[in-house]
Amino acid sequence: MVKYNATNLDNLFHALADPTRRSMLQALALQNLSIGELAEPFEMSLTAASKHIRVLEQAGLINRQVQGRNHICELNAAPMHGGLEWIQHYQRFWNLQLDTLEQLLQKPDSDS
Amino acid sequence: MVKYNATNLDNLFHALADPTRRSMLQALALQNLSIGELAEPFEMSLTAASKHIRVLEQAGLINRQVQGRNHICELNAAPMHGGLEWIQHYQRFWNLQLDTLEQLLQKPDSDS
DNA sequence: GTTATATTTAACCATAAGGTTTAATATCCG
DNA sequence: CGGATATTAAACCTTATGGTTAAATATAAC
Repeated sequence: MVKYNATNLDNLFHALADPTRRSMLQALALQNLSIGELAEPFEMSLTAASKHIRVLEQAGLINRQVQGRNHICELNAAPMHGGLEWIQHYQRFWNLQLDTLEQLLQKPDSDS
Repeated sequence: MVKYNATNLDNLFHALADPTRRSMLQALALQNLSIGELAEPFEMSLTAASKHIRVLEQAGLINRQVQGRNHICELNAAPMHGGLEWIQHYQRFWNLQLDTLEQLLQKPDSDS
């Protein structure tokens, strides 16, 4: 049973807060990739990319399968579920605000 | 027109990656609060809380309304929309995995 | 067995983050 | 005006983050 406690959300959102890491997840949404393949598109050292991958791994967003000298990374989106749910609690607020905006647009002179 | 570019997502997810800040947003979901009121529940200095509030503000999640010496903070959930959409692109992956799990549970001996 | 490939570890650096305390600023109130 | 209240700014500290290069480890391949 996976719990979505504060630490999980900390790790999840921290992992998602970096564009390199988000980009890596997008690549893994298409296919599994080795460390080297995952790192290749980025203009940074393999070591730096490897650290990003570890952050994703620690957030549970990547599973690693060692095949000889290759480490194959697989996307595990499950931890995002907690993040999605957390954000969804606020959805009514931006819907509300959009509603208010609509109202204003429908009677643009009511306040002037 | 608000764009959900990398920087916005960086700021959003970074803002959400801290439990104090998430807790502040939850408080603001109930009512608008001054800096002091927002800071009160946390065991840290006002200055520290004030810095967290600024991070939320820079992510666009809080609007500040200065009323005399009080600064009233209001939740602005709109920037979460981009984050929600980003995560939702991955929803099919954890749904897929749950489906796979269900299949495994339905025929638990098929692989042994 | 030696060499090439894939990845990690170690050591290091600069900057960001999260916290503190003390001082400054702005506003309200008597 | 002078004192209390609300908030920020400045200076500082410690640890985390994101990056580097060079060395170590493990496996593959000749």
